[in-house]
Formats: sequence, structure tokens, C-alpha cells
Amino acid sequence: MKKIDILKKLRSSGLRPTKQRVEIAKFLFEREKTFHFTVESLNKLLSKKSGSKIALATIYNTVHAFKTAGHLSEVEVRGNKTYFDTNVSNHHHFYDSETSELIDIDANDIIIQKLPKVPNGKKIKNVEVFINLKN
Amino acid sequence: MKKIDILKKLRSSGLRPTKQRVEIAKFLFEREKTFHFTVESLNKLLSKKSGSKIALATIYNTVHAFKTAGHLSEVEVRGNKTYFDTNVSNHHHFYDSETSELIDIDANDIIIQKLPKVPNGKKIKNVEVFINLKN
DNA sequence: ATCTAGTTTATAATTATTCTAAAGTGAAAA
DNA sequence: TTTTCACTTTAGAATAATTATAAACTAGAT
Repeated sequence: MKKIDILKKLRSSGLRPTKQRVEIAKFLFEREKTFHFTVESLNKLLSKKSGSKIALATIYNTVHAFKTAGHLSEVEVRGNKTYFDTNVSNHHHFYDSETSELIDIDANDIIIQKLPKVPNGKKIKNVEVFINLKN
Repeated sequence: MKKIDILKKLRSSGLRPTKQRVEIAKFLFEREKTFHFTVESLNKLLSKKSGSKIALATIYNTVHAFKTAGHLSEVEVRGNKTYFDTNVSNHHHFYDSETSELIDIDANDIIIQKLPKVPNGKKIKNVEVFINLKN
């Protein structure tokens, strides 16, 4: 991902490109594969990589701004921490509770044949399939 | 649900039937319909109903013992609190984020036609479908 | 009725996350 | 370029959910 795209991601999230935010954005978006993380793991990886110490509050703020702008999605995982995903397309997840690892499933790899009737006056926002794994 | 069944639920969870535990168990399991709750909501409902003040720690301990014994299931919901469900059969959920309300979906009301290949050496423990609703 | 291991409870501790307010900085305007 | 100021970063405090602790209590075996 080019530098200009990183700046676009920031600006489209309503964020001015400060040193810290650029560092976070590059770490998240300059990758081939999708990336799953918690704020805690992101913090550790960032400080390990660059030795810099970005305040946790800054990471929370930046990640939430990206999420609100639709550049990150939040994944529901059994447990206490919130997981994020750089894959914002419509897709599903495997969850391996042995390793606490999330794995993306392409939306096309799951076909739902029958869906239940939706409650009165409501519409479907989205459907998430979660496949829990064991050994 | 008969009193003897409440005692069975407790004993099968490795819990001696104390006054507090019986009160929690009756409140949870003496119902026709399935019941969704958080520890916080359960605590409020219990104190409103009987005026008794069961310590939060006791509610946490008891609910977790029921969960471990398979008498309650935990439902993943976007947010910070943990939801529990008295329906422990294989089933799915609607989630209405407007009202923070969970609604059960019978397992037979969703048919999945195609599932992805499972990662090496892993097996599927279960498949959960989560339908987010909007107005 | 007594005794003991298991329980309850209030409170402290922990963990994830958000808030705060002081010090620092990007970038628009001069 | 330099100034200026609203936006940022940061350390630490505050909050919220949950878990741990340890002293007082109790179910149920003896």
C-alpha cells in the first residue's frame, strides 16, 4: 500500500496524519493478508517493531476512528477482549479456541439456503457465521 | 420445573443447594420460554423480585458453574457484557442492537448449504449464526 | 448436636477501556 | 517561513465488568 493511500485512510477517517497515526496505519494496512488483532496485541507488536511507545489511548482512538470510517471491522469472539479485522468485506470466521486465533472465511465459501422470518418491522443488517474449531 | 429438578441442576453442576443458589436456579429455570440475561440484569431482576440481596460474586459463581455444567450457554454479543441463555440446545440468534435484545432462532430455521474446508487437523465444534437486525 | 468442608459476602484486586488535562504539533494564514 | 491555534498525544486517573480474598456462615455427614 502506497504512502498516499495511508494518508487517504487517515483523512477519510477524519484523522490528521500525525507520526503516531501514520505508524499505526502503515502497520495495519501495508500487508498482503488480512490481519486480526486486539488493541493489546497491536500495542505489543508496534512497540516490538519500532521500539516506539505509542500511548494506549492513541491506539484506542485511532483504531476506533478506523472502525467508524469502515477501514476496520470488529469481530465478536468469546471472551473479554475486542478483536479487529483489516478485512472489511462481508465475510465469516473460524475461531480456534486452542490458539485464540481467528481465520477469515470468504463470503462465497458459505451458502445459507434457508433463513428464518425476521421479527416485525425489522430488517437484516448482516449475517455472521462463526465456526468454532476443536482439535 | 419441579423442585427436584432444580436440585438436580445444582447437584449436576457440583453445587450444594444453598438458599441463594436455589433462588437463582428457580429464577433461571422455572420458565416456559428461554431467557437471555447478563449478570447485571439477572442481579437487578433477582433483587426486584425477592428483595433479597445476593452478592454479585455469588451470582457470578453460580452462573459460571451452570455454564460449565452445560445448563446455560454463553452468547457472543458486540459490546462489553457477557450474555447467557437458558437455551442450551444447538440454535442461533437474532440481535437487535437498537434494543440490545437477543432472540433465539431454532436450529432448523437456518440451513447452511455450503461450508468451507476446515483448517488442517481441526474439526468443527459448532457453527453459530448471528443475524444483526436494523429497523 | 457437633464438626468440617464448602459457601456467602463485602471489599479489594484485576483487566479492558475511556476520560482528563497538560504539554506538544500539524497545517492554515500571514 | 513564522505564527498561531485547534487538534493530538500522553501519562495517569476514572470507570466498568469480572475475579480474588478472607472472615463469617451453613449444609449435611457423623
